Amino acid sequence: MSVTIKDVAKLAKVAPSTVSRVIANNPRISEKTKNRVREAMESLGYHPNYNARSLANRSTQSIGLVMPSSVDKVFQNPFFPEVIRGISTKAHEEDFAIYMSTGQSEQESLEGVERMLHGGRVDGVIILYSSIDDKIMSFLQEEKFPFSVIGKPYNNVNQITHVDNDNVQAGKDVTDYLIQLGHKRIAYVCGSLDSVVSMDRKLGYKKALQDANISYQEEYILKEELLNDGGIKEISRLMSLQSPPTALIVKDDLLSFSIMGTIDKMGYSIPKDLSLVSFNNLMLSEFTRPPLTTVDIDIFNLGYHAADCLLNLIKNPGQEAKQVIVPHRLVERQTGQRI
Amino acid sequence: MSVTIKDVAKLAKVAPSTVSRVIANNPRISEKTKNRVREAMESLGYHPNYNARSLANRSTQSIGLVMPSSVDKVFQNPFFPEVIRGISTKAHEEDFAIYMSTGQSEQESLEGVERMLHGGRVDGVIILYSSIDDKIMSFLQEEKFPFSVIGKPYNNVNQITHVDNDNVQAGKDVTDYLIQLGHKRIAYVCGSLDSVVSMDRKLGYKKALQDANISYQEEYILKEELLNDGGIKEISRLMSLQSPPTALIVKDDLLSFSIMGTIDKMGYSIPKDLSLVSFNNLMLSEFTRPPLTTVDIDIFNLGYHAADCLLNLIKNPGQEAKQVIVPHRLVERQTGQRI
DNA sequence: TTGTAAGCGTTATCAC
DNA sequence: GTGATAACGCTTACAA
Repeated sequence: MSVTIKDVAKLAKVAPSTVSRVIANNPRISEKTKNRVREAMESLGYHPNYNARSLANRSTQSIGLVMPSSVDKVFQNPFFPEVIRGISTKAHEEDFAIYMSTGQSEQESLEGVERMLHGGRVDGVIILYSSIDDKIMSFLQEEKFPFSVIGKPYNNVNQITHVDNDNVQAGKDVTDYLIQLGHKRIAYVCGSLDSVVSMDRKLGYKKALQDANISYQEEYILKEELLNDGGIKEISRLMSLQSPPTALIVKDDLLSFSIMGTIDKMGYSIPKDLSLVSFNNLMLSEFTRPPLTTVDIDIFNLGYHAADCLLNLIKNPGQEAKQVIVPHRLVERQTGQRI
Repeated sequence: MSVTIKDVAKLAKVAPSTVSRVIANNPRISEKTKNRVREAMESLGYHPNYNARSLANRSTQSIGLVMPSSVDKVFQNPFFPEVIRGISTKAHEEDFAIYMSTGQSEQESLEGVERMLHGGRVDGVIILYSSIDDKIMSFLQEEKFPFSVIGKPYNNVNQITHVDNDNVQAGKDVTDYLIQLGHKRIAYVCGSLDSVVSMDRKLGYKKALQDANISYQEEYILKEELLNDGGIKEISRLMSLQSPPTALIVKDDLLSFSIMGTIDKMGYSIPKDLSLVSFNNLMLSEFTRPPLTTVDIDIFNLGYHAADCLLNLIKNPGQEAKQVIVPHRLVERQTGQRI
């Protein structure tokens, strides 16, 4: 079997408890014995067993990640690798390990989280999305289990630790940008109906219109759900309106890519016939033709701070919920044009 | 504290060991007591503690994922979410949990794996990439720890369980395809130098050329590493050759996106001036203009089978290494054109 | 068919 | 400063 604390103790001629204290770098152990023990650990190739430690400790030094239930292709979204990169950078700094949980349905995901939590596999959880009426979030709240959310929770915003962009402002910013370019008929492509991010941006969109005395038109609102086939149907509806829009705000770059394809197929040209601005600034957005004007939401830091908040919560239980806003910035490229 | 096996035992008026047996669904326990115990578990909201179980069991019911060390933007590649979706689908079926490990460098990654392994956090590991001289792979072999690889290992191919496409064939297929469209001057954009996948495809490329009596030209080979700035320099070198290529084979769709952007910027048109075929068939590849002709490598199943193989290895230790080939298929869209 | 008790590798609480 | 010893929650011989 593998080498344990007892083997080390024997070799260093000390008690197991002493070895444990050396591992924890307990200041009450003399440097001399510390060195002796460390040599023994080294020469035996000792590695602490995390399970035993967790059991004795009631802490796991790991956090769990909850992905959206991946019924669909959402999962091919490069947003996730990037946000995970942020999380794991922070986790690594503090020597925390990362558990993942996915499921084909919300129910399956919930069960996964229940197992992680009750099974004592993790000390806390990060939810990588935020949607209305999320069961997992309610569950974690009920259990008073440490968690943080990427995006803004729908309810109890102030009681839940989360990190988000100022999406209302971001929505307003892009709309203002288009207005300032001379656009008055601006359409908006929502994300899925129950995404809070998307709702916030829409709020900003409305606000900008209002400030500019442009009336909000329901017919200018497209829903992502209706865009399965590349959205030809919805977009042609849009373009054949009496007064078709001159600009489009799109929920995220990924969706923009497909919409740009469709628009092209339909014989329209971006940005000549239609300006387009969206969100996320994926690496690829630089390489579309024309390159995408988009809001950089700093995905990496969304992840990094979510991990940071969670680790704080874990280390100082009973702490108040905290909210972090990660700054966004409009990256001007070529899909938005003066009218 | 949370409810343990003893609490359940007390309530059901049995011994803790009996409860344990009920959990394991031991056939030697009478249905009657099983039911009584199950009721008790239910009413107390019992969940088994995985750490305790692992400790007693010396098995963790979890597997670890090793990502490439994410120095760069590689991480925004949608390949990874998709492959993870495959893995986690299989893992879920067998009630295994998933651990992740990343690092900023190969050294950091290796340390992460060492901790996972020696710390007893996982029963096995999947390596999500395959590169020449990988230290992590050697480490796992030395330790005789169960692992599987996505992609083909560079050394000891037959001793290592892995799942891959037939990349030589895939490379040959796309080249044949272009040749059959009338192309004779076909350039090839390698992936990073130490990727085995890329080497295999290049082999297929060479083979196809040979079969068609076309001579292999070193000047037609581009290296991804040189393409940081979108590759303008390398591509203009290519296009200003005495006899510039009429077709381009590109390592993966992601890279194709950026190359298509560059080529467009330079005033050339795809596929009129240059045909382009690549690999991966990302969701997005359907939406580029023109839509990408590319090889679908079935990323999901690459992940799914890697997990399957690993779980087999874990359950039947000492089993022989196994190799799985996931079929690929050329998806003909519009970037490859008859000359 | 079920109970008893030892053990998995740690940490924590007392002693000294 | 360091050493015994009892947890932590579970599994698994071995008994009964």
